[in-house]
Amino acid sequence: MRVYNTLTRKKEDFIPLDKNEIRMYVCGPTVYNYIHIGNARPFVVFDTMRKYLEYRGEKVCFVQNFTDVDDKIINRAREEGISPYEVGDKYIKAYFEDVEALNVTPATVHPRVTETIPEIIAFVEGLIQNGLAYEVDGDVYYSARKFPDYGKLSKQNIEELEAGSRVNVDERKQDPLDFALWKAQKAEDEMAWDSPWGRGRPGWHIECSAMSRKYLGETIDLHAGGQDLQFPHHENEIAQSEGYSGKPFSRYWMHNGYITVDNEKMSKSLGNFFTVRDILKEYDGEVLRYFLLSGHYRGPINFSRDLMEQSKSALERMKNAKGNLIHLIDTGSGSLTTEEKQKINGYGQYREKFIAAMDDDLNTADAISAIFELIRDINTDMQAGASQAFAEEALSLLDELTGVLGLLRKEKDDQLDEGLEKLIEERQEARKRKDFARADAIRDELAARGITLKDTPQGVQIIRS
RNA sequence: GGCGACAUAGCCAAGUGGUAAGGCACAGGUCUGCAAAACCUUGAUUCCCCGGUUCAAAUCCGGGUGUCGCCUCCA
Repeated sequence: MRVYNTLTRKKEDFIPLDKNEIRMYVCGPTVYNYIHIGNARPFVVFDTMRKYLEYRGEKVCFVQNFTDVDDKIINRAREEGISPYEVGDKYIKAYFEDVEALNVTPATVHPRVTETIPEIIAFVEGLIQNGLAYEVDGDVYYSARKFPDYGKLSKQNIEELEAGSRVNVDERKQDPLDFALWKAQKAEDEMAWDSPWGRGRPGWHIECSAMSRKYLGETIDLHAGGQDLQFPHHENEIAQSEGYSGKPFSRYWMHNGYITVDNEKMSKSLGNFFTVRDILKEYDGEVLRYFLLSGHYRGPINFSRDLMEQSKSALERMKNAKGNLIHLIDTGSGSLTTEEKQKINGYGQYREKFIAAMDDDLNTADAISAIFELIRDINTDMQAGASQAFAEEALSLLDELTGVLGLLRKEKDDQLDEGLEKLIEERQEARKRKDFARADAIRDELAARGITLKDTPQGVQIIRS
């Protein structure tokens, strides 16, 4: 697989350090609010990366943190009149609910900052010992300038950074570029822990360095997140982790593009965001997932209702193909004919195209097109009349490919209650005696209850929405 | 000021040297009691503009134009 590495700004062969296990870390949410679809993008994209690697037979250790210590959490706690810990618990729970709807597989480990404090303190102490950090009145800062590679990820020139700085410089910092590793407690209701520098809490960047190190070791294969984390967050992580261990931190860095609304970046600070929850009220999570995967992960993606509708229709086409296959399996019979065997073998080209696309820097858009080409072939071949075995084979391939993208997950196949079954039977009889008025009335009635009936040569197809 | 991304049909979107994938929408047709699904047909002489390199460029180089982002919390 080839991957665009932000470190080198080139596509490179993705070669894990340890052949037996790929170690990847994705920056998770700060849990002070429900996630919005901009947050969801990296979760879906890198979940797809993980699913694909596993599909290719790799073992993946996937770590995604929860930042449950932060100013915004403290503020939220004050607003909601609960403790910061309760805020964290509440939104972590919400995170899992939201992301489940998007068919994101839980990470191997979801560490929380509040559970990593001893490691963070040890990390900060190590940086001080290495002469890269200093303490001032209970705060600890990292001396960015002392880390020679500072700026290597974001390709920022250290002098220009300072020149362009718009931040109000904290007087106590030795240099405007320095960033906090540890913050002294300022108010009673702030989360705080004892440390060699007094009570306080960790800064933002150090958390990820410490959690990554704790679960994945000194050098990991892939670190990923949104493009806006490139600087300063990821740059600072590198400075911390490499300054501490003297070893390379992550071999590959991947950054997804952001989501825009009306061509402006969607963000909590601009207030132009849609939470995943809001979207889920109107659309199935898979529609959002499809939308997020319909373009290349590195490019920007503009969100609009219209595009969600387009995604919904496109996904509908996939679902129909699957539904039609299942219907044939339920109603058909027969084993593979020689001709069908050839067709199934021919479908292998779409698997190859799919893999080639995914291998090329996770080109999900191209991979999706391979699926649609497969669907066209399947539909055409099915229309000509096909055996049950053919449908089983075709469905198996379709499930294989859509599964990697986390689309078309298996639906619970719950039984219709008897009353409904009787109605459907009655409609069939009405149709036989050409009482179409009655037949259509029944169809309308069922439609109102979310059940669509399709009359096919193989009998009635029942679709629940 | 520094760093960077993007510009392909009505809309979305692949394609990064060899003659424009795929999806949505629209129209016509086939099938169907009707509907749905599905299939077939139709759409860019052309890839923001101007130069250049090349037998050959949407793809490479130079110069413009436009849009957006990072440099401050942000996915």
